[in-house]
Amino acid sequence: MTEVNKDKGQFHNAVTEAWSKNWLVPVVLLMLRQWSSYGYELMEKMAAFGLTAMNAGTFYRTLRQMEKDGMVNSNWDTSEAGPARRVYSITEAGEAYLKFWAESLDQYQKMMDNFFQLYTGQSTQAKKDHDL
Amino acid sequence: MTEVNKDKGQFHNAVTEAWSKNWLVPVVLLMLRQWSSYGYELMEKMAAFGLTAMNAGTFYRTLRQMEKDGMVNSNWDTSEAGPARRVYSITEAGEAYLKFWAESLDQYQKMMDNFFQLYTGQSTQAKKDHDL
DNA sequence: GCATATAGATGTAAAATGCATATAGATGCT
DNA sequence: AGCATCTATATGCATTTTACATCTATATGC
Repeated sequence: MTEVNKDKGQFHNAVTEAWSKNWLVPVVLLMLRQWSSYGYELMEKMAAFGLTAMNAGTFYRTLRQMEKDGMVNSNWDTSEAGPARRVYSITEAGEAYLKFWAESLDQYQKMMDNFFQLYTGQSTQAKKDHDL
Repeated sequence: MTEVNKDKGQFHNAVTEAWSKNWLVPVVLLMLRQWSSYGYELMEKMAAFGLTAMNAGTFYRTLRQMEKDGMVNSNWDTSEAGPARRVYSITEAGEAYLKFWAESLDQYQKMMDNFFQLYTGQSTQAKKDHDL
């Protein structure tokens, strides 16, 4: 991946890692809702989404945990060349979790607005309007 | 606090707790930037901000850790009636962390937009416009 | 034959966390 | 005085989470 973030200061890793951790499960579910996929490919897609913090071992274990929690199920795919792939698909419980998460974003946006109003006196809305 | 969230389903606690954890440090710093304060009072203010998930023991330990990290410093205040209070003040390093966090929100907003566009085809912007 | 890329899993130690509990000053009540 | 309660902070311990290194295994390129 890129090396450009190295100049963003001492806090960059701490902040992005905290976010990545929370977004890992919902973003994986979001990707699996579009196409079933396997760990290695999902990791690459996560990076494209902006989530790079987690190491491979923890990532694979998280996928297995999501299966234990009933959010996804998996099957081995040996039809392609190379090592076998464990292909995950989203379940109804996974869809339900994703739905709840998306609905919760509203409340989260309000928290971000509160934060920004206290920090700068500007709402994130004003900030976003500026970007448009 | 309110009990209204009990009807929001099985995922509510998991989601809000994950968020609360990430926002704990920046929101504490934000409060200390306005007025120096102590753990017990900060906990009450956090609840008003919408962050209720963490238990007291972990909260106090987090404050001590923030002091070790140089984001805040503390002094005992015995001038008031009742048990002594450890009063925290934000440091320059704490201000710097807060600044970085606030700047990172921009990038975070984009991630939320990406998420919502994939989920519903609507951006969070469109969602917010509807709320206005 | 050997290095490398792909693909996934696990052992283990360190770190974070929740829960219960401890300490202690002040207040209210009987 | 005795006791419960509120305020305020801290810690011991078990559990959970996480990172890091390592391992297995298939296939490709040289």
